[in-house]
Amino acid sequence: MHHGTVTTPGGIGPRLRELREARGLSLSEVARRAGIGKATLSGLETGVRNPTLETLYAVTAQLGVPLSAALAAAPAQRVSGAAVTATLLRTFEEQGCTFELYRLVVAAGARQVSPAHQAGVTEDLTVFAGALRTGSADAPLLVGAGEHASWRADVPHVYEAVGGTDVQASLLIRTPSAR
Amino acid sequence: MHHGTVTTPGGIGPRLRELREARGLSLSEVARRAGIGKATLSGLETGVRNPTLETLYAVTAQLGVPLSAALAAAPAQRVSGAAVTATLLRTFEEQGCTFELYRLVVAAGARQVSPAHQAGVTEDLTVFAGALRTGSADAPLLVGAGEHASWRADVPHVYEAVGGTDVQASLLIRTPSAR
DNA sequence: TGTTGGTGTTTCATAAACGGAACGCTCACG
DNA sequence: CGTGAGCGTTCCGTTTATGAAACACCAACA
Repeated sequence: MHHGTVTTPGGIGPRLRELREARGLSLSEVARRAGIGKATLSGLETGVRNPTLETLYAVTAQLGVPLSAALAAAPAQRVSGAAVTATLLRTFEEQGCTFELYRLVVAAGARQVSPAHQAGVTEDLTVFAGALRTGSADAPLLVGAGEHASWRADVPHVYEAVGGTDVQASLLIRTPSAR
Repeated sequence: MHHGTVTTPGGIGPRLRELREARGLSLSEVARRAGIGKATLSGLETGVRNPTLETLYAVTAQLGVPLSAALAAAPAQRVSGAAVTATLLRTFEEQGCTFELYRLVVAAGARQVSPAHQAGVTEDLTVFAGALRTGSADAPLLVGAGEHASWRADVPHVYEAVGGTDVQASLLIRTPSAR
């Protein structure tokens, strides 16, 4: 790019190396299977090269990992508030609706209120660890690990970690297409 | 690459164009903001070029979209059985556990039994549409839209869409690290 | 009907990613 | 000790992605 400093965003190279070594495969082996040069894979893993999408795909396909997983260490879009850090995992466009799947981390003991979204928006939340008080601000639900909650997001809603630990959760926001 | 045919996996180019146009931005504008050449972005969107990871990142960052979302149309790793299509959305490595987040589609009326996983594996499933009978094969649970189920996966487990429609769900598999 | 300001595409020299081959290295085996 | 097979890195000529600029096109406006 115009300023020739560090190239690859995130630690994709090291991450690929981890994935490869976790499978007990040698660099030479993966390069051969993927049909790319050893030099290419070496440079990719050590970060001295800035791989082509095609190259990256050839490698991740061989490792049996989707590209998105390999890019997991790359800076994802995050929406951080006082208490909540949301990482957009994926979006779907589905028959008139947009789904946005987030991973949520709510800091221990913290609380955050989100403003209302547009009409028709619903949120589905699953807690994997910790306990979360969440839902519409006037009638929040207590959701423990392994539990699920759902509410309409066209009113203000709240997130509050009630245990002494951070809350890990997944959040699916369903937005009807405005068009 | 060695055989110079179609390069970019999936329809990343067209997808980026959609994302850009959905935001009402011109190609020139995005190229300028992203600090890349118009020729590059043009070639990227039309699919005649095979972009560098760095280029791709510059564009997606400008569009406010994580790389993984831009790659959503790319062929993700799928595990298909008789009834279930599972798309790996993302993996986390978290304090001694590996989390794998899948999107599940269970064909209407179909049924599939999965063999037992290793000891300690748990599965958390959230249904977004349809109704699913799932869980351990001898004691399955009925899970409707918006509901959640959780079970230990070290015994055989079953997936069965009971309504007349396909079931859309998310599945989180938690695997304690063997090391 | 210029002319200006925008669009997206194409041309082109340069820079860089590419694969093949050579390198140095470690380890297993005779 | 060889020495052969594997490893990951480095060298190097070829391929190709890159950005600046020129291009054709369109709409607004004097």
